Amino acid sequence: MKLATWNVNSLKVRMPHLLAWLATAEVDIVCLQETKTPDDSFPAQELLDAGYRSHFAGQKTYNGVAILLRDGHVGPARDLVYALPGLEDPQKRLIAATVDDLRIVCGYFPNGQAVGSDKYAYKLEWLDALTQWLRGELAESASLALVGDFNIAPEDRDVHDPALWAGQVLCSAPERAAFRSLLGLGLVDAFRQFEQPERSYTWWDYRDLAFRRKMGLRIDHILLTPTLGGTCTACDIAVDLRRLERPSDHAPVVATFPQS
DNA sequence: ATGGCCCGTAGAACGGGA
Repeated sequence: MKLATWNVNSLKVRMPHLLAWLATAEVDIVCLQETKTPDDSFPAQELLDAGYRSHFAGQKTYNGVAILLRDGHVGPARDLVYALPGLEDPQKRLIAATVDDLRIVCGYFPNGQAVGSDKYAYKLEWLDALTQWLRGELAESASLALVGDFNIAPEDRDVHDPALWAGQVLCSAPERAAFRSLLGLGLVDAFRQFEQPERSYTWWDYRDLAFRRKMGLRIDHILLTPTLGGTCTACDIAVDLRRLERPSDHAPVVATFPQS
């Protein structure tokens, strides 16, 4: 069983890449962020034709999240949640579902723009609401995966130039503390359970040849409850998708498990 | 060097991203 998360930066633009990837990657659960697609124009039929059932919470222009389920490989989605409970928020940044025995939470965490800005305050509020809500979810689910674009680089080794980014948004102490609070709920960072190449990142700026120069950040994550983490056999970044023509600025993260 | 690039909404630049 493979579980993936990918910030597509516009589903409409990235559909060819997504469909080509789904055709070969054999991913069973795919969590998407920044679909930028209203629900009434979500390409559900096209994805169904490709073998995936869709659940989504979208809006025009900004944000938007989705969960794709590989038909015939994983069961139907239950107990769907389309917004972060406990927060009045018109922005579509969270979708959750239970599939077979797995609770899946897919989030597009706020970017925060700049430390000290209104958007930064909103990011910290959002993180706090998520943490509080997850406490209850974890009490009910032994197997839970929190995945998505966290917009947080948890440690300096997740940053191409820690000195340049020190204290900046995505790397600031309060954001990293919020990330550790999520781990403190009883979650493990699937990626760090395994030996990984140096300079492993999931996002690279479109500008400045950042990808070619390996100037990136690791801000997309898969966090797992401990037992689930114990069964995970690999966690990798699908860097090849960042090499394509007209790519997303993010690459997918994929966690592998024994047969479900 | 505080921008470079990309996306959506526009139907020209601009906000937002990270």
